[in-house]
Amino acid sequence: MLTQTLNTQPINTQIGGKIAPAHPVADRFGAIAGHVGLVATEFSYCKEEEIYGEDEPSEYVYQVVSGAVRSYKLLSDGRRQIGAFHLAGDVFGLESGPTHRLAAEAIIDTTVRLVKRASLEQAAGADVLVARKLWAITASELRHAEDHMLLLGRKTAMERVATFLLEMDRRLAVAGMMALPMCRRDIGDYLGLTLETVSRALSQLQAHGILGFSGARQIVLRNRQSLLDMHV
Amino acid sequence: MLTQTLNTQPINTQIGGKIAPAHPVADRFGAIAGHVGLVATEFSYCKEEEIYGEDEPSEYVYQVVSGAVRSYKLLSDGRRQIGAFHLAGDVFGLESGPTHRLAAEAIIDTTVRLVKRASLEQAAGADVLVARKLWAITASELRHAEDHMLLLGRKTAMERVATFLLEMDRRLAVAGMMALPMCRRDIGDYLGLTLETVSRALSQLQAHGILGFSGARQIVLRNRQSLLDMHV
DNA sequence: CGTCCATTTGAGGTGGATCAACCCTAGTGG
DNA sequence: CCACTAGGGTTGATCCACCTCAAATGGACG
Repeated sequence: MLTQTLNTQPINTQIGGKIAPAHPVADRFGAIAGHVGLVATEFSYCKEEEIYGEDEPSEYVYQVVSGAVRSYKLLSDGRRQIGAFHLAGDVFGLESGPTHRLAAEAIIDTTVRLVKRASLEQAAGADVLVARKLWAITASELRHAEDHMLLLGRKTAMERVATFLLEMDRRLAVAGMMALPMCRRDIGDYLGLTLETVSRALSQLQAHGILGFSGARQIVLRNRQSLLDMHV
Repeated sequence: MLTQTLNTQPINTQIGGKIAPAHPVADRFGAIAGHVGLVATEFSYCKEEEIYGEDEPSEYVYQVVSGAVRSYKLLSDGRRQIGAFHLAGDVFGLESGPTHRLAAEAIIDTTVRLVKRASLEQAAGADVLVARKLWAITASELRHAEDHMLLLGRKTAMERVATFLLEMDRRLAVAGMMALPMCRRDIGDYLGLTLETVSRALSQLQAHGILGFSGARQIVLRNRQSLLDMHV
């Protein structure tokens, strides 16, 4: 159902009525195998554009250059669980098996580097260090998923939001401020909550002086310790 | 805090007042690297015995020979999230990084095969097929974790229990019947529910003729289709 | 300046948690 | 062989954290 999207990816093409310009640049896919010198292609996705679908054959591996991506699963009635957000520098879409286990969409306009999965497999077959790196990437995703299962299964709404804020602070804060790329609904679907519950928790943290807003998605943490206290 | 347990593992020793007999058998760790001929040791754990703790250095990789194991994380106040049950044939405790990310305990008396992690790493360095197999094992755990995040974040209590029953039916049913090794509390901590909610859901399924009990832990599924209908 | 969508806030409902008996069964010992 | 016990499991009653539905507010952008 989704293979045509993949086929069109490395080509400058029109998708969903919006121009998605390709910037084919011979580039080394540093985070995966810098020393191997694999050729990577740069490619851009518009806000809300699908990168690949759930259960689609995994033909490429991606690295975020700029922007943000959400990986998610859907239930048949539309309930959504976002498993991870991918930010600048993150590798995503790497599979050991034949298909993507989650769908991926650009949250905002996003540029990625991509390499063919087959060429990575080949490099891994020739160089055990590459194989080790691929394993390490998957293991790192597993670690995140294990932490997130604890959050989804056992933490309260406020604890989930505190954990989320600390994660985002660690991953995208610059000069003590973070600019969230995702909306409240995305945060809710990541944390297993509704967007209203996320909003209420954030308001409550602001009321306690634990964080400050400058625009709904610009957040400054003013008291990380109190967030740390509630997130475990 | 937990390293002493590891040190005593491959030795016939007394743990927690109970004799845990070791059966040192030169054995090939088939599921991981049958063609490499790594020497594995057999070892047994009593019911409720800890195999390793969270954040403990990962010195061994395990395969369940018989019995059942739970892997879990704890919050500081005792809330527990079981990330996976490991049944006969399953490999567990494999880490790409230096430490175990979840603790592991025997649910019932359990025998495992174990190999030193270092020897596996060595085999993986020499044989790219072994490296590929280790990656595949971690990827398989990730797949399970991703499915479980969807369950924990977005499914109702009844949907969770239905999913659990289908998983256990697939993994341990013999002659159409499954003998659950774990108690209701374990099931609840796996599904992000209380033991009471699990019990009520099972009773309701029995009342609808979807399953039958012969003892609280002996279950026969009488209508898998209706479980399939609710689990997505 | 107006429109649109994201976000916030309010009011009320509910699914699952909590608290509390009670029951069942396997194991123990007389 | 049976009474007793202890731990797991079931069921009931009530509570509450979060969801749902609704409306107001705000900010970005044409």
